[in-house]
Amino acid sequence: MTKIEITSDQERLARFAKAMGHPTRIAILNFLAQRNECFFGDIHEVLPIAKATVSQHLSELKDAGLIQGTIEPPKVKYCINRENWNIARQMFDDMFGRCCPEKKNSCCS
Amino acid sequence: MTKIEITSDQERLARFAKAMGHPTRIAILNFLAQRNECFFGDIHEVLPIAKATVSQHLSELKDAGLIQGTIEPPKVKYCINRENWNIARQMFDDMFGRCCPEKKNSCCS
DNA sequence: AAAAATGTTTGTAATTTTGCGAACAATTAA
DNA sequence: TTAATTGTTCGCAAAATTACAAACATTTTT
Repeated sequence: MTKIEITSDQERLARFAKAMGHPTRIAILNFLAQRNECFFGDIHEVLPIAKATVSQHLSELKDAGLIQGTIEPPKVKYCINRENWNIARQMFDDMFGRCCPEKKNSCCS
Repeated sequence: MTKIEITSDQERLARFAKAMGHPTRIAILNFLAQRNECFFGDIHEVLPIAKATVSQHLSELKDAGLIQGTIEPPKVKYCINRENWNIARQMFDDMFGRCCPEKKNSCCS
């Protein structure tokens, strides 16, 4: 009867997850995680989609806080946002750690 | 010029992430992770949304493989899908580990 | 058999997401 | 100044998501 309320942490984790919820965006994150600096063109060059679409995906990752962009005229440099990256990592880790620890079966059938 | 192609692993990770990309579904996963067994009613009882909507969210989590449901007439028991849960955990871990390891700053500005 | 309990499915509406081409803005090169 | 380069933004269309009430199907209880 007592409703739980969704916490801001749960909303934040969902936000990170949602941003990661598209194959292209996972590919972009992997790509960025592999190099120190990276311009829009480098990313676009490597993806089989229109630049407008790439730009959109980058915006979503940026809005979610997973990456950051810096204007370096006439280019734009993108990179992982370390701070939020680690926060996200920690949140996912906590989430997954709440069930099914290493060798045990503390929940689930 | 050489386009990368999105791997099936990237698609799988994105699938997991997408399923986790909604506050209500994060709440459901947390709820399930806290107990051994759990019926639909227990979940619905605790969420402030219509049962049809709860059912939909559960379907998405199930289709993504993160949970599983068992019919126990006239109830339905849900629980975390341990096997896929651990696969997802590992995939997220690998992903996050590709950048910004512990104390170092191997990528990013 | 009829009524109650438990969830799923269907139908609908509003919103969001995804993707693209074309138009734009800003800086750099000719 | 003009043309080229680099990305973002706009406008549009198709598809997917989110949410709910109502209708259903199943099993259990009366």
